[in-house]
Amino acid sequence: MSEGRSPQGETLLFLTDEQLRQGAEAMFFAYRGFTADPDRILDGLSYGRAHHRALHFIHTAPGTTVNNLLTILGVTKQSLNRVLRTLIEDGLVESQVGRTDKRERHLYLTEAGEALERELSDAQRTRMRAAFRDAGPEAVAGFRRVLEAMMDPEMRRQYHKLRGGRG
Amino acid sequence: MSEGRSPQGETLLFLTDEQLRQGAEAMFFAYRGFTADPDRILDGLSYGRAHHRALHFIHTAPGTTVNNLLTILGVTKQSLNRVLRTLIEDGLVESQVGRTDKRERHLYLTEAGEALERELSDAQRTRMRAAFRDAGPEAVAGFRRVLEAMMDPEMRRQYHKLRGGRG
DNA sequence: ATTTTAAGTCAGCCTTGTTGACATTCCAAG
DNA sequence: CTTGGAATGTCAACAAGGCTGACTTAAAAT
Repeated sequence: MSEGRSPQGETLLFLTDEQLRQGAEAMFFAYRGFTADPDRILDGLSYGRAHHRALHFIHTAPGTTVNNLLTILGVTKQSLNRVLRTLIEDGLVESQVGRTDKRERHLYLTEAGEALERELSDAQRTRMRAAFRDAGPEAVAGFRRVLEAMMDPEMRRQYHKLRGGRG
Repeated sequence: MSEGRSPQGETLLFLTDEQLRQGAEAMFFAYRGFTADPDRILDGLSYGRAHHRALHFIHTAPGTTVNNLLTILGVTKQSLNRVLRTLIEDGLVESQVGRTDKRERHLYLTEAGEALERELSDAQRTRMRAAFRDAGPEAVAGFRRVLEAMMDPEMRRQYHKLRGGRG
């Protein structure tokens, strides 16, 4: 792979293998920080990161179907079902049979579910808020632009779908 | 949590809970993309993401000790050992007894190890290169600033240590 | 001489992902 | 109305990759 001088000089320095490698390491270390705080809370309860993800996306898209959630989370229905079952048993998630299509189950957070989701997300957001504030608005815009460009097209579609109207 | 108008008006719009939530979702989806390509390669071999991480950091810091690698990866020695053992058995990693301190083992990639590391990292970098190019140099600078601010202080220290001289 | 440190190993457990097989329910097409 | 296919749920088995705890070996440090 190319090192150093390109025809454009310094303009593409951020595309050298070394810079890309640093970007990868930054993703690795930052993702650890990103999940650390909610993970600490979950450690006490009998839940894991998978439960947090389910709670997060049901909160974001209330009434979403199981299939929908599968696509977003990128796991098998068996994997999701294990998580979802405990959340329903524990009264954090409610599953309602669809009105128009009774095969579908629409998922909602109960009050208890909303409460736990808020606790986990607050922990995560506290760190992100500090990071965003430290880095500044322009850095945050760049951050999001790069992350979005890094997604699989299908996931980018899902991402935009979730934002719909919000952003 | 606060919504909308702050004393500073639009300046802090990127700190609303909604914006932070979107940032979290971006991290989630982007990390999936980030790992997808090397994961596909590893699927064929009898290795996993943990092997990739070990190869990556031994490549980055050749001669690193086991303890060092433990700190960087943030796993237990038992967990790392399982991965390291197979890599050594398969001739991808070499373990050399320390000269000054004979308790330590210094880790190096063999030629075969370098080859696999390159294959995996190339796959990962291809996506990152495209993302960086699409987003532009200023976005990349912001991307890295935010990720760095998101790390645990100890991990930020490790991150800078790895960069040492490079950046 | 004793304690501490680095590394390795064994055993067992948990979470969370995977396949494969199969039942149920229900929409929709023939 | 019957049948095919889709959406959901469930059972079983398995694997990767985390974890803890207990223990050994060798070498350094005190």
